[in-house]
Amino acid sequence: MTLPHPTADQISLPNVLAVLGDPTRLAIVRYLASKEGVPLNCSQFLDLGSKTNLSYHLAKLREAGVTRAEVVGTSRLITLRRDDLDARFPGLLDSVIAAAVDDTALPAVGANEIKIQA
Amino acid sequence: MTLPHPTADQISLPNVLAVLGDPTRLAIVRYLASKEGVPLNCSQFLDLGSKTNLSYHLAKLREAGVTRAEVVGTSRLITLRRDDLDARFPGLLDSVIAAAVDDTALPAVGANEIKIQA
DNA sequence: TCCTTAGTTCAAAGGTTATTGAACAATTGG
DNA sequence: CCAATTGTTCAATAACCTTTGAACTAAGGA
Repeated sequence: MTLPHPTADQISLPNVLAVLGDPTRLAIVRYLASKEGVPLNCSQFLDLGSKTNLSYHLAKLREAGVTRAEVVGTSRLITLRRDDLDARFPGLLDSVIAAAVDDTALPAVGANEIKIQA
Repeated sequence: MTLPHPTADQISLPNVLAVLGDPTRLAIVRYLASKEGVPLNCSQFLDLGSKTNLSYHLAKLREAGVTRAEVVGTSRLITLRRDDLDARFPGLLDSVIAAAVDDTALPAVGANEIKIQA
């Protein structure tokens, strides 16, 4: 019940760049980076699209080697593959995330958050 | 007789990443970086594809703000927009180029070079 | 002027991508 | 067992991407 991931040396630079070159996926990565260490499940990202669409984008990120997904119950806990990416492409992830943080045009995760009544 | 370029603040991160996520274009950028300071014309890249195809990819790079093209006679002198990219996305171009240099799967410019007879 | 060189534009083909809704599977809780 | 929760798979669609050859423009040299 484990999902397919590329090994570190199967991660391809053009593929990683292409996968990050989509606003929805870049927003996912930015959010993962902002919560680094906390594994997130797919439902956290429903702000960014339908369930089906999220499944599609998360599979792209995983298949490119950008994220790792661990199956736990009915959930998939998703984390950034920071170690592998840093080893393969030093500095790349950091500069992409730093630039993404400043990108106001990217869709935001948590934009439709339930407001706690005061 | 000048070609359209985005201004520095019109350069979009997802768009730059998407444009760099193509092996042909990444090979172009890698070669431009290896000859930085030397403006190159399109014919230098004919190893990577047909004239028509190169025109297409070079337009993509220019329209994304990755390169600048200056019209000189019948040539277009192409350079990396390093200052604008560094200002907008610090460290990104350097890490992409460093990773691209190590990427043996990328097509090589100059692979069909005319050998000087000994 | 005529020819060559350097690139672009166009239309077409074939492939890939993003998005959707409906149907499905699998785990968890009552 | 039944129902709710999580997420995947499928088929369809519309849009976009890459590549091609033929035709074109524009500048430079003989």
